[in-house]
Amino acid sequence: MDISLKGLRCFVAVAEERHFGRAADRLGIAQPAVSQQLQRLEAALDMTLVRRDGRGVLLTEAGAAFLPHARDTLESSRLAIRAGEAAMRGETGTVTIGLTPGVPPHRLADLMRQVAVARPGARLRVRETRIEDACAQLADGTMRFAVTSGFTPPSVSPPIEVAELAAEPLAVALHRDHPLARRETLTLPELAAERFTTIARDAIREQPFGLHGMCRRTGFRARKFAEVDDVTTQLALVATGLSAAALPLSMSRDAPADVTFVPLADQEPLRTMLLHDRRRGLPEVGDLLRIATPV
Amino acid sequence: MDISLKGLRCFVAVAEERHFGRAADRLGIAQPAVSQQLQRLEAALDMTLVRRDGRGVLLTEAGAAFLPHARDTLESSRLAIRAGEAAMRGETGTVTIGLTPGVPPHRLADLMRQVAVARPGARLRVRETRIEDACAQLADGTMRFAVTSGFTPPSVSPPIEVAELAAEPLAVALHRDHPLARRETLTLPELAAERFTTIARDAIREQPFGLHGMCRRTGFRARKFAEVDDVTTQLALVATGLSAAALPLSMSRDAPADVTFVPLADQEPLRTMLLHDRRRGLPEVGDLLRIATPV
DNA sequence: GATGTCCATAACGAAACATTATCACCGGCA
DNA sequence: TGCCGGTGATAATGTTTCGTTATGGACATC
Repeated sequence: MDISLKGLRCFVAVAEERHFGRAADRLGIAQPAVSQQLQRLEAALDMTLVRRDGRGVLLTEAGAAFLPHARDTLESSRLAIRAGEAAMRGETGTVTIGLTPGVPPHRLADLMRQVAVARPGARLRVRETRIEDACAQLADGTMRFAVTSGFTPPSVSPPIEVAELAAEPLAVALHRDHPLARRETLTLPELAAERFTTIARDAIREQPFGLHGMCRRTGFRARKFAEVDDVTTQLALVATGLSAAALPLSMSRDAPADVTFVPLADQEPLRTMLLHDRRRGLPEVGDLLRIATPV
Repeated sequence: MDISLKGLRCFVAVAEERHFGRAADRLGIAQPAVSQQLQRLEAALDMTLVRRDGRGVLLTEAGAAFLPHARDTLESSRLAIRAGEAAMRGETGTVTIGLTPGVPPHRLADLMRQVAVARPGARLRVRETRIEDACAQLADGTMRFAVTSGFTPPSVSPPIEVAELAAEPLAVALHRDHPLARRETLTLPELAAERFTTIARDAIREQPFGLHGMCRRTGFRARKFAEVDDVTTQLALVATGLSAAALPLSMSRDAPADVTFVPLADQEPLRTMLLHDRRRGLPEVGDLLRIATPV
């Protein structure tokens, strides 16, 4: 069997109440139903989430790791409903643009300026997604176009067109006072002692770019410092002086003063690409490409 | 009835295939089952998601708005399973720290430096959450402490302690060449003509801080430019010169050179707070508070 | 108007899910 | 030691969900 939202709701309630009976009260159902839902959930996952322990319950390691994501899933389902309701109320006409991490901000600014000029008054929504989701949304018309970063152009289904906008050096961000910060260039092996902060988003935004991809391609083993959710936080941790980060060079424009960027000599440039669905017109794309010519 | 993951899977398949039969094939079930699931889903939501249109299907407005979130929900459930499995394999010992948007990066850097010193070698995970989720995770021990920003201290249940770290001016970020960019201070009414870029995350991270909160408290109606997912993108759009953004003043340290910050004179300072669960020790908190004394 | 495609509906069996009643376990306590 | 209150699990049972196959009806194309 598969997991269900019902099961997740039960698990979250039990985890928070530390008590099957109270969880059942909160959910407005009888206690055995909670027991059964949790058993079904554990069976589906093939793991024990809570330790039944005479007096109340205790989360297992797996349960503790599962819990925040279970909450995320429930919250996400609520958001889905709200989004649908908002659309029903006629809140529409938003232009959605996809974005994967690693796109240099100033490059995005150039594009957005162009879009805003082409469609004055439109409400814009820039949505960070995995490349696969961007393609799916382009295909179903939910998204107008997407900007993505990676070493090699993503393979996309025929109707989606890929245009290269830029190719720029990948760099390592270090604290200003770091011994390696004055170097002109660096190579990965020289960074073996560093601890890296990466964008986690729990693999939602897994990309061929960044540390994971580099490690996979070069065999370099990066030590981890922290996982964070966005570039701003990533740079904040580099600013602690305790961590490094791999980022496109031009991100240095948006970094705190005490963070230095050193190009990675042994890495191929990061290519920024524009994806759009050829079937759906996108008259702006001509302009977009004109202003954003490859470096 | 409630919505189910099964229903969401069916809807996504139908939306992507634009065809009930192919969707059924992909899901490995019979076509009527797909029809029924979709009917149940639509009944639960009380909205029409797809228009059955003789030849194939077409998404409604509501369906198009619902679709990306449905995908998010499914992805999130997959992540939950992966997180549980990772914990089963013994990948543990991570220190999780909560963060709500609006916390000045350098303030976070100070804290993280302290944490890293106190627990050398620990894997750190900085997780952006809503304040409610942070409290829930503090309560169940999944999170060690959380840093949050807002005008008023959050109301939290007794065992969770709140300590104020800083109070700093709220500012509006404008392009360097904007007529108002040279002012010493600004007030909200002076910004009535601006279009703002806000952090959306589709209200996951809805906060009393930021535009929504300010508007609610002052009656100011902000015009919208775009909704984005993180501060980096937000600043990139301010750099287009077409949009403003409301941010804590010290975020200017991390902004591109062509973005100027002007303090908002009619807004109370944004307070940064540290939340932790008193029952669970947290010996570091003494140090944290010592180094991060209120400004 | 015959035909094919597509989705909806009907009918029905199996699995899921809820209920109430009861059991088994454990900790405290006289 | 043996009883007790409180915990979660289990049993028995009815309802709903959810899948199946078979069939119907709408709407294109030719």
